[in-house]
Amino acid sequence: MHKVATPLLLKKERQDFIIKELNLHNKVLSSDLCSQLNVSEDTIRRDLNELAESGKLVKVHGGALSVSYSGNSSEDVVYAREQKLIIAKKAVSLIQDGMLILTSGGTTLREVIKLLPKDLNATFCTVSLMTAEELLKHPNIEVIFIGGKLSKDAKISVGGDSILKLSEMSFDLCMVGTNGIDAKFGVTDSDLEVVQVKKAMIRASKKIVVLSISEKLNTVCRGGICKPNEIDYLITELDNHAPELASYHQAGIKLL
Amino acid sequence: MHKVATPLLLKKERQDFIIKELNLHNKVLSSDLCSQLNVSEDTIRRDLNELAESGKLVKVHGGALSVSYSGNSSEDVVYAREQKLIIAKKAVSLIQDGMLILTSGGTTLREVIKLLPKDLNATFCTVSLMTAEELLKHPNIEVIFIGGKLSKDAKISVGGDSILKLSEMSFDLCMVGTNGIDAKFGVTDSDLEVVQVKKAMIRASKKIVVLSISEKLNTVCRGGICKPNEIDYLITELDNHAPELASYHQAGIKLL
DNA sequence: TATTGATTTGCGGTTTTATGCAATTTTATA
DNA sequence: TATAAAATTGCATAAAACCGCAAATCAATA
Repeated sequence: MHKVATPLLLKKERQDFIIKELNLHNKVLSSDLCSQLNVSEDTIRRDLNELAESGKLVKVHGGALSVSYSGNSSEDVVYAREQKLIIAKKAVSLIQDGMLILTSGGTTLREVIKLLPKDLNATFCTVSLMTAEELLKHPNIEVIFIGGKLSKDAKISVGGDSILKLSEMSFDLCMVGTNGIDAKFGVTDSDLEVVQVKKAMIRASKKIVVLSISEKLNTVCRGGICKPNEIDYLITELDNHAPELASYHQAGIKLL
Repeated sequence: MHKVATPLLLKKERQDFIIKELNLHNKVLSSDLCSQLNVSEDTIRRDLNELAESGKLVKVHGGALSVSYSGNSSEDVVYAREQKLIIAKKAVSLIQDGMLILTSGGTTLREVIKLLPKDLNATFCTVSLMTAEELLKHPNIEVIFIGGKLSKDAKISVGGDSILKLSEMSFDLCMVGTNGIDAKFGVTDSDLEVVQVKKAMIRASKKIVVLSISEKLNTVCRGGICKPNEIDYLITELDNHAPELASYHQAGIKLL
């Protein structure tokens, strides 16, 4: 005759909590969870099993790790590559011979660079090591790197030097990947050093193109980069009649 | 009756840490690992065994080596790696905490960066994408990239902007790899854009260290970078009494 | 409303895993 | 070849995972 106490939280809430913890710390211990959530080890274990089943985390003895973290070993796989390829194709259509284009970093931008036509004659400017390396593979593209202190995480130039340099230049087009994009708050990022640089990038460019997989739509991070009315184009993998994009269209952003 | 202390990290985290160390330094010592991770030698050894089992590293007496380093990987084979490693070891001995160091590109420099001690606190400045990426792997090193137009072949910043920027700075030490080095003509290179940048690098630095495998000794290229009397140290894989180096010694260059 | 069936949860017992320790063997090297 | 460091082996133990099962909860429906 077992007593089963009414849980304080529903299963879904518990699992959401676990995911949140994981996003925050990249790891959770079963023991911590069951004291925080006031449930038995078994329940936690079953939750972890379910979440692992659907690929939301990686289970290990004693707890779980976030998928992004656990995948540091062979990171040749790009997250959501399919979507990013669609985005890249659309982005390429905006680029024309003779343009002076400024680009940020990120794997989406890399896909864009990879898809650039071989005979394109243009000048690209970037703050990202990864983007620069990719650009150098194109024989007809002139590549300029905006120097400065390099950020360990984003692997882009940050700090005063980069911002100053950007302020002295003027670009036809600026392509930025995003961490957060929202119809009301615009483009945001959680890394404040990155925020400063991206703001400078946007100030330096005539046209702003924001690239984002739909998953990041309607997310807001701490640091504001630009308001919706500063964005000229928003490119996602979705069809531009998709309901998810309606609010952005209403905000005056062109969809592609 | 043995007590088993709760580990601070989960097994997977530990193993990820080992892999990361390996990517950075190409080798790990079991003794280092077990003090860094606060676990017994046995645990480390079992981790190494598992990782070796799945081909993530190569186990050797006393520690482990990264697969690429241990040889077989045809991926990034570095020409004359053995010699470059010897050079790198010597070069590292010149670097101290708090220094501001300027470095060129090249695979020799990459080996130097890989061998830098983990706890080194210094600021590195570079014009090379490859060097920059390697430097970013060191958490305690501040990395500054000198921006500018990127050269397709050398993958370093060239042109007026980079040279101007360099002229505004002052470094404790400059480490350059070379294409040609000769006791009479000094350092030379065949790429004239690269020559300009290297000249600027040398002007901006108090001490000049030239790294060169012995194969390149007594070769002269079209573009002169600096005269022998401007060189402070010459580092090759040879013993500094080797006859090949006599003429350099006579030219007043310190050997290492 | 009452019944029935599926879901969720906790508990006891069992199995597996992870780790440390001690004694012995192997390896590297001076 | 002598010696110290490292690897191996076997064992002990605590923690975690697993497996049924029963109680409680929830959902749908007769």
